[in-house]
Amino acid sequence: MLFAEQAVTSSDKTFFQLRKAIVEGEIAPGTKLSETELSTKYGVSRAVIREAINRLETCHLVERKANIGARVVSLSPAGLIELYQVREALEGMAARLAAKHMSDAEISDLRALLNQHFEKVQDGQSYYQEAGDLDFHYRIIQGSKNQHLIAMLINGLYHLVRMYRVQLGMAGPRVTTAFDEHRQIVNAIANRDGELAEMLMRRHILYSKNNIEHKLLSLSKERDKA
Amino acid sequence: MLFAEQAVTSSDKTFFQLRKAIVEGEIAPGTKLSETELSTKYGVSRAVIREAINRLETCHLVERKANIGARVVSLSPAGLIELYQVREALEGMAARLAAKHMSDAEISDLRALLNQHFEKVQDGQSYYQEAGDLDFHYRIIQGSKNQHLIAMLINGLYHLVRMYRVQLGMAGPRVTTAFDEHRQIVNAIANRDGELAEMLMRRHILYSKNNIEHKLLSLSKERDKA
DNA sequence: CAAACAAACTTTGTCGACAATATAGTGAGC
DNA sequence: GCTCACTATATTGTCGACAAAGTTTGTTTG
Repeated sequence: MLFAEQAVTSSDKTFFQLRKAIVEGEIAPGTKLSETELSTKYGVSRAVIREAINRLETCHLVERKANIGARVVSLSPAGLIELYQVREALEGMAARLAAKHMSDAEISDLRALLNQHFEKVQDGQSYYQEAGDLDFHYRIIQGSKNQHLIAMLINGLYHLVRMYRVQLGMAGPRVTTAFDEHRQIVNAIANRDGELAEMLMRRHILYSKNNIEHKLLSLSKERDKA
Repeated sequence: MLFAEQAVTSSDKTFFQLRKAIVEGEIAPGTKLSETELSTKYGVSRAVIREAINRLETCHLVERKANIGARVVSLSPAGLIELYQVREALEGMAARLAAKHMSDAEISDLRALLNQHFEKVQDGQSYYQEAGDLDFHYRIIQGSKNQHLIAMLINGLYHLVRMYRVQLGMAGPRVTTAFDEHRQIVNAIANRDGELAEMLMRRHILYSKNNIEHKLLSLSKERDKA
């Protein structure tokens, strides 16, 4: 991955493993995270499990209560909407700042990335939604050069968004249209038009929200039938 | 305090103590936080200190590096600007959502709070900037009813803002004008005019940023002279 | 039979000790 | 005199055990 986080300590490794397991649904939403159980399962002491759980909590992937324990967050339509509302504001802002602060080199790199994605999409690889889209957003977030913004989005919301997507099985009819949106955003950034970049990004995320919301709705309808 | 956080565990207590010490400058920015030292100082084990430090890290009040340790964040003009940029976006959004989601009762409560503040300001109590302003923002953030937004602002940015204010010795010539701004914001919310509420809030924070930035600048000028 | 109390059990919170890593200091070699 | 390597020291990371709080189960009582 491009912006690699590398595990130096044992807690890091356990944290990454747990995060992956949660995001990818291996550990279901709402599951209680037992410290002793996890410590035997991952072959580490409870201390590192506790540390990992703490970090999962700061990602908003689990909720902890004193003397009771931690549970994986449960997803809900309301939660999704709240999440995307915040994302819209923050990533819109990121796009605006990126138009101001990204270097020409970074922008042309971003363009190159987009072209790569385009080829892969044409090859019919569903790769796009998985890593590509995320890389794109990653780069713009980083391009904002605002540390608070970066921390909030990357450490905070980002993995939660992934979790929703994975859990709802987003493969994506939106792939091609999303691609065009990405291209427009890059153009706006290249033109140093922050206002437009923000607006396009907000709209992009709004569409994305509508799309995923629709999926969520049809899923719940199926559930009602059964 | 209104939205009281209460310490149930020993880590909670230590966390609150440390946070207070950092925000109020008792522990200077940039200071290394030695686990052993703190554990003897506060009379608790290193485990609870570690937990407390972890939580300080999620508040962005300290920065931790693996195998090296934690330091209190250092303040800088650039950091301040980044912080207020994010605040502007998020609290602006909070105001817009508050106009939509706050109940009539909550709004009249907020008005009452504002009147209280007004009386205290007239009495010449500098109380305002300290708790009052914060309570006001607190309530609007809570009024947004967006859990992600609330978590980010209250657990994340909020105490950092306080830290900047305290460190810069903000007593506030802006008190009275800020008060008017607050009143206008409440009016917009009461009228259920989200757009206006957002705009007024953004502007309020922008002014606040300019004010504090100016202070920061004159401080650094004094430092250059000496 | 339901509700409330009590005891056993499970789980989290806290502790002190040991292991691994970084830092500082010292000496040898060039 | 400077640099590099090695040692010594201090600090963080990890561990298993104990304490405290919560949960469950079983019993007793109205």
